Amino acid sequence: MERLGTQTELMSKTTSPSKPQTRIQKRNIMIILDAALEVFSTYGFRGTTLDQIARQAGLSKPNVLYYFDGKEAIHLALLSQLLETWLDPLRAIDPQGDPKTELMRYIRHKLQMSRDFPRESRLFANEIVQGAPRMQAFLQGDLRDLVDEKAAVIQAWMKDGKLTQLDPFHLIFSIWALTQHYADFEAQIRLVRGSNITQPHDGSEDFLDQVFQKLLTP
Amino acid sequence: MERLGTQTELMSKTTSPSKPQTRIQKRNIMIILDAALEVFSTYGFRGTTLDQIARQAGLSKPNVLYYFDGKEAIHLALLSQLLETWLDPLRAIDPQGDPKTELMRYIRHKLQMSRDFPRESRLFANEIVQGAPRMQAFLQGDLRDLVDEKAAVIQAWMKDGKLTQLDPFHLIFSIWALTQHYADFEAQIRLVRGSNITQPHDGSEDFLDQVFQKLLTP
DNA sequence: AACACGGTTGACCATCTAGTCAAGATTGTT
DNA sequence: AACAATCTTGACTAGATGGTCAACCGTGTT
Repeated sequence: MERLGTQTELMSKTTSPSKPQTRIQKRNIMIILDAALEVFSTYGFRGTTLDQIARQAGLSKPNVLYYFDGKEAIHLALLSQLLETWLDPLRAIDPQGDPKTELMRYIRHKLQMSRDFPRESRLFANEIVQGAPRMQAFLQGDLRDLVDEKAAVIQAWMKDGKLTQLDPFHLIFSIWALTQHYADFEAQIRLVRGSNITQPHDGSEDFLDQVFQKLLTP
Repeated sequence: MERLGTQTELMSKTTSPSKPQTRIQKRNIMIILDAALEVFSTYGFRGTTLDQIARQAGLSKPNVLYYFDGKEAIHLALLSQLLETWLDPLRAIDPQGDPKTELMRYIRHKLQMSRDFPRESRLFANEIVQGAPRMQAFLQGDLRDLVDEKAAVIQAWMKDGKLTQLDPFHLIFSIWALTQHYADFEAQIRLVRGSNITQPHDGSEDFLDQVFQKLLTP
């Protein structure tokens, strides 16, 4: 009897399908998610309190809980929202395109995301550094399949002599490491460079361009 | 009367100078720090509880607090212990040595540290991702000075045509990013590679060797 | 053996935090 | 205007957590 749709009444909260959302709902859910992203990305999951999120959102705590089933649910909403867009740049690598062009585009795209969405990047980083307890399924599912697929593409390109022979998995990891570093370790860069620099990202695009251009050219 | 040595009785706790440590003290402090490193590096500062540390150490909570003034003090002890060794590899870069040899040695050293001390690396990463609240002084002090100094050395090497012309700061950051990635994002690598791999570090040394050899050669 | 000091702990406390609830305010619809 | 649905919140609870304390145990020294 209670087999299907066990959380019918929660439909309007965290679950995505069929949402007859009010204007107010739409607005407040956005406000809460934005506030939560700000706080979660700075303090991690356990380091974040509902009061912090509520304060940042300019709402009362019970009001936040009116829209989400709990702290975990907010975090989950942010994460799944993020994961959708996270795969896109990698997915966009075209096996038919020019190898170096495709990879350079991917790198630039990744760097841009780390520049434009540093909070999302740090939310991700916080999760991974702490063992990815809430992302296992994603990492060994969708992401893994996609990485395997694109690694094969890159491998083929290399065999054709169009790119330097490298381990394609390590190449992908190195792209992740180098691009995300500017968002995830922004505090370090900012403090180490001090007043010599305004934006931690300054010069990063030129640098990565130079690095991978040189690296990938056989 | 109580002016000097306000914390005479605490001498044996967190403060470093003059410690007439007992065997038991030495042993338990080590046990606690090791346990705390394990927990802090996995759950971050706020995500860690004293009970967790105590359990991991096999001691009671009051007993842990007998040796350290509190959670913060344990964390601080770990951090300052870490920072001492963190600078060494960079410091070891010899301006008189062969440029490429020196840098390759630094890279290998850094990678080795990320392989041998992943918990320390993640402790560091946790702090930085969350804005480095407890490391500002170190980052904009000792580390910054050292980075400035070595960047100048590298710059000079490049001007002499002994290395590819690159932004030396970004070069240093890229070394950090690539080496630490294997420790800090180990969970990601492990899950994405799945059973294809036993150690996330597999092949990383060869890969980085290849990358920087190619990158640095003019 | 007996003493002093170092080491250990169960029980406890104050505070913080996720989450509840019932009552009240606001909004949209007729 | 009046009604119902949505929205908001002050006051509260249960449990977790950092930290304390007084009493007790163990060890080395004389």
